[in-house]
Amino acid sequence: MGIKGLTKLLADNAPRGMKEQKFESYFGRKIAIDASMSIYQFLIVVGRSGTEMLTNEAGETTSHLVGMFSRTIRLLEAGIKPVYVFDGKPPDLKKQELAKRYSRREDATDDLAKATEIGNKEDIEKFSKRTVKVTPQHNDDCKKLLRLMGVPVVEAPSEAEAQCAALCKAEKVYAVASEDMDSLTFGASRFLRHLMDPSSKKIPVMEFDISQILEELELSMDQFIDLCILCGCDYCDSIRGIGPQTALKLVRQHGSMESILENINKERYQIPDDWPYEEARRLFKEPLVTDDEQTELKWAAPDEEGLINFLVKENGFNIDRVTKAVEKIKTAKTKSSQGRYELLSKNLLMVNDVGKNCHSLNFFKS
DNA sequence: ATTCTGTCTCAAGACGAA
DNA sequence: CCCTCTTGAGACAGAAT
DNA sequence: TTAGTCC
Repeated sequence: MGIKGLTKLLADNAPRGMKEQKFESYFGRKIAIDASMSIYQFLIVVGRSGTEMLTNEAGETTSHLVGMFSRTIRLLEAGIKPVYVFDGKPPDLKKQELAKRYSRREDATDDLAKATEIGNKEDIEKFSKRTVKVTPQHNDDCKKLLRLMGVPVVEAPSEAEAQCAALCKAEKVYAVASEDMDSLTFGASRFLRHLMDPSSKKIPVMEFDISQILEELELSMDQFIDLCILCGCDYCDSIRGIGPQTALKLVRQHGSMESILENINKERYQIPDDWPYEEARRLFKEPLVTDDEQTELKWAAPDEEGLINFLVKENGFNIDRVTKAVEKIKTAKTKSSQGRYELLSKNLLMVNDVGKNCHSLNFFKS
């Protein structure tokens, strides 16, 4: 669920922290992506009609592979270096939320059974989408595919979004691309939305800059985290009667959650019993992530033979499509290995934020 | 009369031929 | 032992100020 | 731009 209403709150109160960018301006950039979210979308939409999906000869779903394969090629061709981050075990505080989602899926499964019995096509379509879930098998398939393509895979110990943000903070990647606003709360310095939306949709990439946002809101990062908890996050309930607007007002007025809790009218606002805001805060501020300085992210050459084995022989892909794709990856790789620096100095690449970032020593690194 | 919250519903890819 | 893992936006009703 | 296919 991310943070409720945060996009609108930022659009209204910190517009300078968000700016539109062209897809092309991310040439040569390393970008961290939450894999589960992508896989989920592919399972819902790729090749689905009714309960039918794309499958291999054994009848196993391949929608996630088809989607992941073509999307990753698209990114590589644009000179973007993607890092896919996979979820580990969710934190205990999220269990409640996950239980709700589980029961919602159960409901949808029942609804689907009824619709199938009656034969209502629209309902079958609708409910079957709601029963979709990402399994460990889907994740393993995609990890294998990405490694064969030469794209780095990171396995997060816990939340993928938190791991993405950590990579960004450590300047191992330039930005986190996601549709989930949690990324900002986890402290990603740069956060991109709509990176994957095709240009035909005419939606520009929206880049969020956390330091700019904090400056404009006149909040510290700790205060921003308290703000997000008040708005409503996955880790604990929000307080009835407090939404984004009042949350911002309260944080600005009192400065911290402790002070807010001391000062607000407890008659009007009922604080839940044993409200675990401190633990939620800790999960955002110090999430469980791996931070091995040694491991360098590497974009290797694709393993053509391995890809043909996996995609064509095991999963029924068209062989021409795969061999053509391998060529695309190779040429994209030589082009982008030339790097951002050469292209910038030859004026082959136009970006509008050069001046702002040039002072950073790590400008060309990520 | 607004402003705000809570709840419910929907929609979510990508390629290439025509 | 079970099972484990995505979400934002918009419309609308109704409460609070 | 749009309807069909990808497996």
